[in-house]
Amino acid sequence: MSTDDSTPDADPSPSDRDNFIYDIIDQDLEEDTYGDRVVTRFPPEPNGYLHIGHAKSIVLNFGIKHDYADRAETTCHLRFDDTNPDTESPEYVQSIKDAVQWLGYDWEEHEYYASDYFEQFYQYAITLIKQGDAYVDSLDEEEIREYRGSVDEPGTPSPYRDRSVEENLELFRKMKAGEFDDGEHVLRAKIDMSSPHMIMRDPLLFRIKHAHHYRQGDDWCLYPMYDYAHPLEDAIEDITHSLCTLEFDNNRRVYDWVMEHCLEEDELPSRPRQYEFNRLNLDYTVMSKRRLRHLVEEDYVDGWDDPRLPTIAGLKRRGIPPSAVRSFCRSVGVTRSQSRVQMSHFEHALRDDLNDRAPRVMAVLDPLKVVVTNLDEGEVEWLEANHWPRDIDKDETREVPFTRKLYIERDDFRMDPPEDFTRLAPGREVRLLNGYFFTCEEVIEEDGEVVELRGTIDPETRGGSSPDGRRDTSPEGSIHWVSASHGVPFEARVYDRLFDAPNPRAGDGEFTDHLNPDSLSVRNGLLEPAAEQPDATRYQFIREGYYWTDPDDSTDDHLVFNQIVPLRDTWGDTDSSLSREQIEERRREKEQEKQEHRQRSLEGKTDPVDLLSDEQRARVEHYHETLDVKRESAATIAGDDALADFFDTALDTYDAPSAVANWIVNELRAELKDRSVNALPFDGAQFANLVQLVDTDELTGRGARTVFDEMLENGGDPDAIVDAHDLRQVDDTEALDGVVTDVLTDNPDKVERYRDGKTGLLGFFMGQVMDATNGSANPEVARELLQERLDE
RNA sequence: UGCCCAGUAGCUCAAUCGGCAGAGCGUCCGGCUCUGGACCGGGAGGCUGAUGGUUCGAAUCCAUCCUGGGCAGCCA
Repeated sequence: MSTDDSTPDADPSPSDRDNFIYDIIDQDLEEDTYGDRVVTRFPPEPNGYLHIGHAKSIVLNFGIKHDYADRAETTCHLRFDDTNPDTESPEYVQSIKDAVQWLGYDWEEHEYYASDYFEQFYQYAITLIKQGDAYVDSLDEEEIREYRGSVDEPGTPSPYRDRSVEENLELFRKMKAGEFDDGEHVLRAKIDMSSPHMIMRDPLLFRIKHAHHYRQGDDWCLYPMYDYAHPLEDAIEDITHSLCTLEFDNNRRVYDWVMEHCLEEDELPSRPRQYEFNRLNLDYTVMSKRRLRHLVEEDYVDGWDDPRLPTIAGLKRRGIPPSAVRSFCRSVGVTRSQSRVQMSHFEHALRDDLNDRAPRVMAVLDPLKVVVTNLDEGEVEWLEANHWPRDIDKDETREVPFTRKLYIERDDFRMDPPEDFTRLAPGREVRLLNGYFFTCEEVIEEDGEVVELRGTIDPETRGGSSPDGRRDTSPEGSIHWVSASHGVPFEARVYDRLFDAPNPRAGDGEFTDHLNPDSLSVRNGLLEPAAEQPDATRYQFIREGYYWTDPDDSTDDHLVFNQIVPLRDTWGDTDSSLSREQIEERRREKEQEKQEHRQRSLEGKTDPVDLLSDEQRARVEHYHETLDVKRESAATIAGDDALADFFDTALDTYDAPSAVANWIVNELRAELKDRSVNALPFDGAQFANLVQLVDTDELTGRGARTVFDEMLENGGDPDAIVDAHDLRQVDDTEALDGVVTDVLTDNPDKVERYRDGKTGLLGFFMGQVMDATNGSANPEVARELLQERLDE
């Protein structure tokens, strides 16, 4: 019986490799950005317990270490980001280590503490001050907030912003030496108090805190801020890919600033870079440290390892295998779009993992007595039963005692069964799994409650299979049972969602208002003797769910089993399992919503010209009226003075305003991003030459983009690039005909599918022709040829 | 209101340089002479948030808008 949890190396993963972060790493490896190093890190602050959301990050970071081990030098650091002495403690450090280890990961010797870098943070700050990039500010907390401005008002510089380097150095030294009280001074980066990005309005680098640090003691009274410390931690450890969650997106600006101002020029090309991915949001639970702590401290749950909690400790105690957590984390998707993951998704991952690892046994949770009248008292028949269903490639068996008195699940009997009920009812026959067919002949009631069923078994059906003659009359239902004399009493703890709202944080009121009062229900059941040994085996209680013994509360005298996950999705209508009508309804709602969006987006439209200054409008006028450039394009170009000048220059070389404008708006701007046109390695005249080549059909649009890429990279004369790569457009029908023939004969199956009606494949064929000709085929001619040949 | 991010099947996500819109879950149907559920097979399900533009060709590039989220800690 396998009880071990497979190691991460054994996780099947090829399909999970394709998220955007893996794409970035692939590209860095290809471009040799970091040589063959891939170094990631998991950087928790030791101020709380880890939860399933952290597991996603751990699996991502350590998963990269495993997934790239065959291609690169991979490491994943465990780094405690302990820069705030107020909240951190060694207990949390230990619990974090336990959690990472439990998940199956090994950081080897790479265990680091941000607090070990305090001296380096200090030295870098001195460098910044000397460069004039940081200053000591003596405003108090409230003033700093006021001076920062707001999202729609620029900030104002602090009166201390222009202190001399010497004064700053001296003040900063005194700050470190403990000559000031908390909050008297701070060190700030000198960036831009009027930046539209709030984060760049001179972010704080250091604050004074006379506090005891759990590792550094009282050595420091100067503590770095996250935005300053984090990039440096990454740089010190030579991290290559620094992965964090989406809410740090804004912080990346400071991250990059710190890198660029603290590191040496030659270190910059291979500096760490930050990428943000979506955090895990699981329905029907809460994930924030604050709320988890509240649940624990106010005794809503039974400690940090309460099996209803999404903490790693809770998952562990509940019996969820680490391999299941890993596969779940790999399946949820690492993207940049915020998302909520349904509980059914998580449970599916658990069942999927448990299915071929958990031996089947029978346990009755809510017992109803059954007497087999054609069996003698005291008679025990030991039946052989397989631990595994047919489709699992294992066959281990155990002996199950069959006796006159049995217990079945109360739910499996109905006095007045509905139409589709296939289990027991008066006069009905059912299969007792691994045992016999049993017919209920008598129902004994006390005070209106059914207390006992009596009936007979068909001795021909031993082992639960029917003799050939009875094949057609086999009962439809199969139920589980346990011998009354041999069954072992046990306590079953059945868990349900902790909250009854998908997002307990949403809406008014306290999140604890949404607690589900039935999140734990305790049952006193009966277990077949084969499962009695309280080891760490995870069992499937047939037709009930996966269970294991509670590691803390279960004893030889009093067995306690935790439900890991039920077999059936119990999340019902509130979750993903909507009925057809509900899905239909949802679809109608969505359609209607879309209509409303459309209406609103049409109403909200503004003329881009309205967004311009008077001067710029005059330019639009000129471009649009005189030069006949499309109004929107004219506005786009006129809205950026440098771009407009570039446009004017280009027109001096090639006077085709519409063509040049189109290229500027649609192609050049796409590449420009934050850059100004003045920073490009080519000028307006060269750009105009390129446009002319396309406009006069010397080049195809696709060929032109190849040339353009080259120009962006190295500058240069478009004509020369065209010649060097032999990109001139081919219009010659005969030459193209050969290419078309080749493409069609190379893809007979696709041709067939096209002729069967999958006309979208024309794009595929076009792509093939363009590839084959290095983008130089005249697309109109090629398309015509293809169409002609395909429609034959 | 400034800046940033995202929007693809009911849900979670894919879609390489702009070139066939796919997968898993859920749902429905069927299979498994021992699980109503696990497992296996199949079907249905799309105006890629909207409108315009660029292109032979747009989910992908450009513009404007719509919707949702993040940012104004001396937290991380």
